[in-house]
Amino acid sequence: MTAKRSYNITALQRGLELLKLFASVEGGLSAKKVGLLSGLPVSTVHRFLANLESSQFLKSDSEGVFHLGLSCITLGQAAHAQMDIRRISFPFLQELNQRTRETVHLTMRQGLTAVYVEKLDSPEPLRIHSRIGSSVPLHCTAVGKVLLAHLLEPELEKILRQLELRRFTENTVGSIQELQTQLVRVRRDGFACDLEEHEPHIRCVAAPIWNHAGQVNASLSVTGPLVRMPTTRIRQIAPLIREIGIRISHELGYGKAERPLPKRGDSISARSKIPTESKSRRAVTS
Amino acid sequence: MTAKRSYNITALQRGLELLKLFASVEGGLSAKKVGLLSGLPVSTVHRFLANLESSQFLKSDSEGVFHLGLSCITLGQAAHAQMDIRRISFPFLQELNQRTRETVHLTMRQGLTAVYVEKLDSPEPLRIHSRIGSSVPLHCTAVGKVLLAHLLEPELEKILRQLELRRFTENTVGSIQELQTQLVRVRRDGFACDLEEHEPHIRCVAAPIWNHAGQVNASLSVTGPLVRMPTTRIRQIAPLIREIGIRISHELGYGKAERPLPKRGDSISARSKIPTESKSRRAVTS
DNA sequence: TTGCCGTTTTCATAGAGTGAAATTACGTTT
DNA sequence: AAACGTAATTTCACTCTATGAAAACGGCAA
Repeated sequence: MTAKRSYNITALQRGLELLKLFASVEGGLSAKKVGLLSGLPVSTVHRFLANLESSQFLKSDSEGVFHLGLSCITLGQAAHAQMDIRRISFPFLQELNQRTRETVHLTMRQGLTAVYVEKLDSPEPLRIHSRIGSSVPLHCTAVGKVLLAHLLEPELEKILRQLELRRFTENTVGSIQELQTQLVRVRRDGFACDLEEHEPHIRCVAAPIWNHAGQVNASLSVTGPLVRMPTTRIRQIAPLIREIGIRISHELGYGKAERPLPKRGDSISARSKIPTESKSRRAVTS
Repeated sequence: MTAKRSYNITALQRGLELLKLFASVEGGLSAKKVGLLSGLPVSTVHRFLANLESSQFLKSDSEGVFHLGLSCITLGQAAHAQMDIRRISFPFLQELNQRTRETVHLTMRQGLTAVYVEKLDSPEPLRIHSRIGSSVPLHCTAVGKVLLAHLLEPELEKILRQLELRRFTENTVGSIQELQTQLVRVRRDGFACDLEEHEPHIRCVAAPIWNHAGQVNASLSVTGPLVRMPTTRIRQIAPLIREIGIRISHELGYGKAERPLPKRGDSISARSKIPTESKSRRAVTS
């Protein structure tokens, strides 16, 4: 169903799938378990494990249990270091961190989740636990809603169809309808909130970051415990975070080129350059 | 080629190779450049890039330049978090860091290089620059020499044959002969030094970490600027770092079961020279 | 010993991946 | 505008690769 040709290289896809499998479990896996979890025949699994090990993406201990290997660390490090949105955002995140004294996150979408790409802890003793590289759902986090809200229409539809709105707290959004209403508001206001929708006692505010092509691939957020985040404070933080989002966007080249920059919400129709999007760029009202 | 059967899954190997290629350059690559650097035909490259992108290991920007993607970050993070030698070593590294007030590293071998797996900065204003995930040569670093010194004979031979002894400074070891002499000394003394052999003005001391099977897969080191690392200080640090290496080793199960695992003498001899564990298990010094 | 269970290897075969070449897209020059 | 050049993308017939059922192996326990 992927619009594209059957460009698939099964062997490669399987290998990468296995790596992701290993990333998702604690404490490694035996060949047997890999077979079970992946649904592949043991012999095939065995061959893959041998291959992944020879390139150091996996490492087997003396009990025959495989773990992620050093190449993964090297690769992750390189990816992290190269990600220039991160490098560029960093000083701004620091500023936001100092001015709010709360945990700040830089996030990007990966499929149906949002991944923390950078993080700065609150200086306060009461802190939020999170980790760079870990991922959170889109429908009940501030960063997630920002990312959703600025997707192009066709993409958004596809994603919404796939999302399962797991309820984490009693505040978690319950229906696509409701979510879409929120997204309209997010686009209009230029920021999104998470009011204990993902974790109890945790509230967040997030704003979009536009890249040079006018797309929103990243968002930044301020996260704090309920006690420090009453509505009044959120109202103070919102404009700040939105502004910093815009400043990062400019740094990334947003609005550099000859065309005007749409101030809020809607991502700019990435002119004829990007072929895939045909007509719709209008806001997703309803 | 590996001694093993031709278990090779070319498609997978190529894909992983490409990922490593991307990890080794700054600022992404176009399909063309990938073709050039990898020696693969463009059409093949294209197919691979499409596959890697669909699984988020790569990401292409609007200019058609590919970069490492979010999956790499997720994977790297997972690998880092799972690596239990790192988790176990951490408190010991902290202790070493506090007691020496210098940068400490935890390192593992990856092929012909040593990879930083964990790092703690010196509290002093004059610091060493390094990054988790990056790699350094084996022949001219303290950590590298430790890892080499405790390889099993056949493996060591293979590696030595492959090493090219690039000279980084005028102190860099110039011949395999000389290197082997050093390795003997490293095995005998239980630590290795790097006296400005890799970077000018930088000196290191490193000691081995044994795993439960009695193998040395990791080493830890103290690194400092020449001005703070006169020979007398190195002589002070050496026993300390060696002892901490041994304590980590015990934590990893080294010497638990009587598992002799016969090996060409070398690392056995190392075992016999382990000084009796000092009384203070968690000593914190002023 | 025998049986069990997981790992490792084998091997005939299907079909997946290949890459030269054609096509398309885009930017630059004439 | 047209012609050119470069790079991205797609095609397609062929080959060799990856596949996975099955068998062999190895360790462990009863």
